[in-house]
Amino acid sequence: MYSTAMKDSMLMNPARAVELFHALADHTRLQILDELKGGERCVCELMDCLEAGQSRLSFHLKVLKAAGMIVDRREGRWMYYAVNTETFAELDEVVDSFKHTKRARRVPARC
Amino acid sequence: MYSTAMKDSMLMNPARAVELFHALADHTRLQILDELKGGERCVCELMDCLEAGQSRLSFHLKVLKAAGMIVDRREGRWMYYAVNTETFAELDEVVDSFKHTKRARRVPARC
DNA sequence: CTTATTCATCAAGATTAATTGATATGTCAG
DNA sequence: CTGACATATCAATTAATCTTGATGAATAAG
Repeated sequence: MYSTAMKDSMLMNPARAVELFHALADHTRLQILDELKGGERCVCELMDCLEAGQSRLSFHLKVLKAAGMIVDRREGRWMYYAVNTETFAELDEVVDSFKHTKRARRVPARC
Repeated sequence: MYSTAMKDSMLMNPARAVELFHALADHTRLQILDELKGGERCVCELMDCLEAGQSRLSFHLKVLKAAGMIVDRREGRWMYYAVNTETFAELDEVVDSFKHTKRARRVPARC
């Protein structure tokens, strides 16, 4: 309904946009996501792959999960984490909203 | 040449990805970019629009510029800032690299 | 030359985020 | 039930980031 108007600005929900970008603005979290791109992983696998301590991974997984970028699933004592592709579609929209930039200056520009 | 392989991972240059996302992970900076989408603006216009202090804006403009997300141009005493669309194309590639996620678990997964 | 304007930079303090080690919770095996 | 294992959470520390107010540099106007 509002789709065109919405894409004009990612600031419809600026807090959400900040949350998404913040979740990605960390090397460890990008590594986690990169690894999860190959399919779901449990924490101990991630510890091996990334050579990161357990509480550190737990912290970053929590940030990613809070932002909705990953989902988890328990299987016995293991927690399996996987990328939540829906959120990446959402992210794509936010990024796209920047693509429509006017070349030069137009109207007098008072806000 | 490597284009397919490259898209498999945004971690080719993780530091760059972190820089891009970090630049976007702030409300003031998103507001600046949102405003610049309407065309270039000088700092004093941004001060009015965003109701932000001058040194604060200067700080955030510096972060955005360091990440290559905006470009500047002097005209007399005014500095005009504008979105650097090339960097948003780069960002798009990074985000796209996340889109190709395996549904489930595959191979034994040692890294 | 002097002053006002626009903007950048710097230093100090406040806030937020990340790392580490310790402890707690839940699950399974025996 | 007990012990081992996987993971989460917590508290303390350190580090990074943001905000503010003050000062400095460049430009333009008088």
